[in-house]
This record gives sequence, structure tokens and C-alpha cells, in this order.
Amino acid sequence: MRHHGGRGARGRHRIGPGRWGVRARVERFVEPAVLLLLRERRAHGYELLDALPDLTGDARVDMGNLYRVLRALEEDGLVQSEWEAGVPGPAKRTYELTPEGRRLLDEWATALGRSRERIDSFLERYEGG
Amino acid sequence: MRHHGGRGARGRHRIGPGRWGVRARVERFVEPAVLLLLRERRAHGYELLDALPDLTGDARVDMGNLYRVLRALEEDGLVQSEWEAGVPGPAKRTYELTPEGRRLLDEWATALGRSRERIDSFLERYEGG
DNA sequence: CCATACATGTGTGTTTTACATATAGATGCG
DNA sequence: CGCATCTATATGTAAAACACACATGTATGG
Repeated sequence: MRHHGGRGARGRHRIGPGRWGVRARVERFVEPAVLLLLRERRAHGYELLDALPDLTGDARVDMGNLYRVLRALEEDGLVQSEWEAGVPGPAKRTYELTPEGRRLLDEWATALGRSRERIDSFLERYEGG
Repeated sequence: MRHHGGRGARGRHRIGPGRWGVRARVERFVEPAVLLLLRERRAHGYELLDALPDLTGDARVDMGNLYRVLRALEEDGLVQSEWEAGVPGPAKRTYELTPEGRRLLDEWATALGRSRERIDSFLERYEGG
């Protein structure tokens, strides 16, 4: 590996030589994605892990962080969980959305709408120039 | 030892009681914003600081990080700077976009386009349900 | 003289994301 | 059996992105 020359102290995530990895992702996007999926149907973490890429566009979501997000959501009463009993295989913790979680999803939706508008006006200005 | 008691309040940035601050911002958005502004005209940091909120939607951008971004961009040859000579007042370092920076801006534009599509399909699915 | 606006920076802490590893039940296979 | 693999849930820790605070210096107006 041969890059060190002139490289900055600031390690932006390069993808190739001279390239900056540009993804333009929305911060904490798995959070609203999880809420939306749970509004559609109750599910456990592993199922969400499977369904999330459809919404996020990423190949796959980090499982460690997903479980932490689920815990954090539950701590604040935005989702509820229970261990699914009687089924074979590893124990599954099944989550469902609470009314508060539903409201949070609504907030996310409006915030995402604003974000889209910002992107729109950016791209308009970009194309105009 | 499954299901031990919840502890450790995960400090998501609350705004009010029971509320989660939801902003849905695009990661590193000041970067493309700076590049776009510099494509329109050369400028120094303080000018950018003034012009940025128009693109980002935030009240104001953190100056410390802005200057660090400008440095990082210059280290990788995406912008060029020189001290403006002969003018009264504090010394100004004026930046302009390089061809590489222009290409990075183009990458940002496509990435932002994809991001917008993801938001669109999310909101569609949100409204549909 | 002092406050304020202009202008450029560094220091440091917090939040968010990424990468790695641990544990364990079930299933299939040689 | 012994072992790999898939399902399933989690923790540990490092890196990246962001926020907040402070330092320095030039000019202008009262």
C-alpha cells in the first residue's frame, strides 16, 4: 500500500486513488427505515436486516448498530418487543411499533421532505450553472 | 442471560421531553455546497460562511469545520487558494475550484440524485401505507 | 479606549457509523 | 460424532462526522 505522500491529517474515506467516496447519505436513515418496516408488520431484527437494504439502498446494514438502534428505540418507548416463544431455532425478539414510534415516523417523514427540497434546490442550482 | 435490564441511557439528541431531534440531514453536505458556491465564483471562507445557509438550510455552518473542510479540499487539489494581497482589513485567503474539484462536484450531484430517489421511494411507501 | 465586525484558524468533546468479535440454537453432511 | 453453516442477538472498539469553545489579528465606529 502506497499512499501517504501529501495525504492530509484528515482521512476522508477514499475509494480509489484521488477519489473521495461520495455517498450523500441521510444521517441515521436506518431509524426511519426500521420504523416504516415495523409499521407495515411486526418483525425481529434479523428480518429487518434482510428487508432494510430495499429502503436504504446499501448492500446491507450493520447488524451491530441495528440492534443498538432497536434497543434505543425501545428504551424511549418507540417500539415494543417480546421474545417469541415456542418456535424452534434461536430465540427471536419480535418488535412492534408503538403510537409514539408512529409519531416519530411522521416526524421523520416531514424532515425527509424538507431534506428532499434542499437537495432539489441544490441540484437545480447545480444544473442551472 | 438474555434480556437483562436496560441501563445506559443512549443519548440521542433530545430536543424536548420525549422527543428525538430529527433532522434528516445529508452527511457532509457543506462539502458539495462549498464546491457549488466556488463554481459560481471564487470566494474566501467568511464569504462562504455567509452564503452557505442558503444551500444547507441551517441557520449557520460551523466555521471551524468549514475551514478544516477547505484545507482538506486543498490538500487533495480540489480547490486552490491564495492570500489576497493589497486589500485592507484582515488577510483573506481566496479559494477557487480546480478541474478535479469540479469533477467531485459532479459526483456529488449524481450521489445527491440517488439520495433523492431513495427519499422519494421512502416517502411513497410511507404515504402508501 | 473599547466594543464590534471581519477573517482565519486550533482544541476538544460528542454523536454517528464501521469493523470486529462473542454466544448460542438448529440443520446438514461426511 | 464432529464440524461447518445459517439463523439470531448482542457487545467492544475504532474511525469518521459534527458541535462547541477558544485563540489570534486587522480594521471601524463611538
